[in-house]
Amino acid sequence: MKAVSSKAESLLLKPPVDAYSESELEHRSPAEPVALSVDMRSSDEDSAPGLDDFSGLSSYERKRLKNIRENANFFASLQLSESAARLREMIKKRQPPELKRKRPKKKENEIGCRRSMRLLKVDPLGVSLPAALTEPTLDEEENPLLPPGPLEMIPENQDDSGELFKASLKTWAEMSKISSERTKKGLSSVKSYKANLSGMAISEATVRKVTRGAISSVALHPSEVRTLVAAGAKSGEIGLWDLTRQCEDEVYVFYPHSQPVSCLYFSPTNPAHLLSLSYDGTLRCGDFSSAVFEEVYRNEGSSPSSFDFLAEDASTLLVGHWDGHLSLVDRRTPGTSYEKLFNSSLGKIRTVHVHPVSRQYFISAGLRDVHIYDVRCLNSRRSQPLISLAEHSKSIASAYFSPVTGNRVVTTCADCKLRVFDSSSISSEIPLLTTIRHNTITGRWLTRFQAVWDPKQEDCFIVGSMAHPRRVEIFHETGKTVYSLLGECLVSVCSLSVMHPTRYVLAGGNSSGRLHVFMRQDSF
DNA sequence: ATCGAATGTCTCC
DNA sequence: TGGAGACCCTTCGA
Repeated sequence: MKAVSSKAESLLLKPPVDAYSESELEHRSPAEPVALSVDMRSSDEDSAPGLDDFSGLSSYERKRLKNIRENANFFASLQLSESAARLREMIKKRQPPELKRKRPKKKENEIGCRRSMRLLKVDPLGVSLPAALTEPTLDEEENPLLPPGPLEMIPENQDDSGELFKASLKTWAEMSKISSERTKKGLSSVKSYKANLSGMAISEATVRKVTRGAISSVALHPSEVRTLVAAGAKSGEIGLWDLTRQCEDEVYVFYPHSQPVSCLYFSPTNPAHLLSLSYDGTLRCGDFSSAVFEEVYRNEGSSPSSFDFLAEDASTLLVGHWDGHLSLVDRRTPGTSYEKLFNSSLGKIRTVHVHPVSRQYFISAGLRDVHIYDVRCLNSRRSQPLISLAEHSKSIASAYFSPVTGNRVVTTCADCKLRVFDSSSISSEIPLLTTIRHNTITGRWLTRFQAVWDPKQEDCFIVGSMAHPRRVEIFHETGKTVYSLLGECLVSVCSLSVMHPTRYVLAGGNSSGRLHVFMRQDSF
């Protein structure tokens, strides 16, 4: 059905070439296919001459008109206009023009109105609309596809009974129970680190398309024995790829969100939980043991862009939103209970990250600013940041504390610079230590780069690159390139990458839904 | 303030 | 086989 529709769409745009003779093709003006699609709708009552009226025309014209009419009949018999209309409806529903609606929403916020006039059932001109007209569109706008509450974890790409998937789920739930008690070293010598990195390789077997849309978030399961990668996509999909399972069906695709999945983490306390945040306003927890995407948080009014675990036990979460406000989510209270902390007038929040040691501190990166806040000092009206990290001249893609001590911050900025700050003393000043020139102009189609620390190497971070041949770069905090991961199988820009917390496994996602995994041969 | 161009990769024909 | 079009909604510069 889907294939037929898309075929129909392409036919609409481009009439079949074989309907014309070769000589006609040469004379045909580019505008004619358009005219044809108009003819098709009203072939009976339009003013085009019938076959009988062809007497005054050249044989070429006659043949041409005959072809047009035959084509029109052919198209009419296919009922293409109906199919196309249905198709357009489907596309509209699948990917609602949310983002076009965003701009007017900004203005609504300025006047203190969080909801559109349509949602308030008020006509823009001030005339109230009949309820019958506004009711059906309400649900559409609230959430085009997904109902609130838990969603079953059913792969979209599996045709069989799902036995294979059930087996995978069981494995993932089991392996999540085995705690990885390997002592956190945090810092090995750069030399031995480099040696370990050089053992990492990519192969055809470790590159796989896992989502339809561009990857907007990546997460690696912390298991020491199996390699499980999760990718969130702009289309709202989540792809799960188990590289340890050596069979054809090792990729599973889910639709827990209707808009881009902006942030994705396995729970640090229970890695059988995959938490996903989306612009659709929801934060969900995919649970391998119950095979459900629970709804942890919902706020349809804003686009949540990033979250982090506030408490070490993952019971409370900090959620940053595009419009600049922050929410505190307590997972122990059921339903959607949350507290809106404050509304920053300073603009959008792209990432939030909690300090790994002093968990009352968190860093937010926005369009213009990078701020460190104390969560205890936040109030519902206006909260002043403790410190601002200056120097950034363009929009900031991310800011992260170093993984073990939090003594460093790495930021990725659109001004083509990666910056490392010294955050060892938060109460006073955050001096800039290093500036690294790095092409961050990914353009319109590619997900922006975000430099992230290697969780097992306190002084090194990972970032995608535009350089040829395509690579993922690992920098030391001093700005030196420690290593570049490349290989024949990496032929596109890996915008987002994550490193495994204990093993030498790195997963990078690109903007066409492909995951690229670098790993040591003994690491499979 | 507003608007158009540009960026890379994949898929389809 | 290669080239057009889709993707997407940012950023810069006119």
